[in-house]
Amino acid sequence: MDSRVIAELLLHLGRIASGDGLVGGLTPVQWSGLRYFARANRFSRTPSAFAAFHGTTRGTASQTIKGLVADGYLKQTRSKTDGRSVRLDLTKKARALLHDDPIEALVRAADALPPGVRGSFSVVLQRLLGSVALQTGKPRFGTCEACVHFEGDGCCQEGMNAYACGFVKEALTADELEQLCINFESGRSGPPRVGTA
Amino acid sequence: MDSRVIAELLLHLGRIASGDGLVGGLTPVQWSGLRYFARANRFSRTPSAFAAFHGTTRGTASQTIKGLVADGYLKQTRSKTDGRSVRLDLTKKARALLHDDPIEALVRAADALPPGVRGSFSVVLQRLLGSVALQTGKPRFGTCEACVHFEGDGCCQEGMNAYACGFVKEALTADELEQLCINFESGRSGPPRVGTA
DNA sequence: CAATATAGTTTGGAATCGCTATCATATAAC
DNA sequence: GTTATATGATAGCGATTCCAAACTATATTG
Repeated sequence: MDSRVIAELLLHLGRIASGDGLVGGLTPVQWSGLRYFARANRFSRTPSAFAAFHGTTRGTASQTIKGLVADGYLKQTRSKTDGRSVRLDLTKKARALLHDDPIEALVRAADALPPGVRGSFSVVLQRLLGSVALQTGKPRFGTCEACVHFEGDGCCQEGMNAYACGFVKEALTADELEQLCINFESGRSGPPRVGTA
Repeated sequence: MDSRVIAELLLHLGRIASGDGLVGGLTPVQWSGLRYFARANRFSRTPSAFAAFHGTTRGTASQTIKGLVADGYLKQTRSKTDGRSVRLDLTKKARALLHDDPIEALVRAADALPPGVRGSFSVVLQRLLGSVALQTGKPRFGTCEACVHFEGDGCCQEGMNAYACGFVKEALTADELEQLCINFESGRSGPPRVGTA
């Protein structure tokens, strides 16, 4: 009974925190896209990955992205290793706009929490997200920190790159360790990747 | 920086937890309405209160309600004291349907949390909600527990009703103390009882 | 090289959702 | 009684969002 209250609170908070109509000329879905491409690492800044993250189809995701590119918020570059693939990067204009994100009210509210509370709250949120993703069969997305593909501990290399991803077999910079990745796979307890849904 | 991650997590969780399309024949907004009328007390089960809660206009709320009434999920009754006012009550059909609520996945996820964590998580959620509502100028909604209009402590009455609301000047049953009210006004020290972080 | 799979785009259509009126009725104020 | 205010219902309109299916182009596999 208490759990239901929590679930309803979560939805309600999400609803009133994200403005309904367009803010700063962007629709809610476009804002969602902008936030995704600001948080995702270079392997995950593709239309398909965004579609998977957002729980929609590639066609729909493509439309959203098209609008953002047309408005100068995203820049497309084709991959050199795979001619089909497209990577999307935020422009300066986009980074500037993110300062007027309609969810700023929620950000400020979270910022007013005591640091300890904020940390544990975040952990619980991620746990809930993992549980829901598992139940609905949606991909998880996560950071290197708890990923099974993460290699290197940054303390025993003399060269430039102390970190790497064993899945894409590439080196990682320190910044990238905190970015979202579509290839994330939970350290141990998580089930292996399920084919395709 | 961490606060932004929390805000995005909240929105994302809300998005993937509530199914996109219709589930059980109801649209997302209709589900939202059904949940509201299941949680609101008798003073708040009106179209206007739902509109305020949901952050929309009375016209839009009226449409949502019309659909729910037409489908036999809500029953309308006019108030005897105020002929304009309409109260809406869930039918048995609606209460049965609520067992198939699309947010059940999230409810189960919350239910899997340790009780202590669940409690403090809920408190933080309410605090965030209050903060966001304050910043966006939206009404708060809350339960008698922390309301300034709440009267009686249920321990010094010999009659039938130990609780009352000083705003509408009516007696309250024990059940109603936990229901949402549009007339909620924060008592004094912000958040209700806090467990342990 | 042929067949299949994957990445991304485009099109057409549908549905939801929301707002701004406007109207009807009821209460409250003067 | 007359006016003002509040609640609720309804109609019309626009916009967003989404999906399924068809299509192009590149990779991979046999």
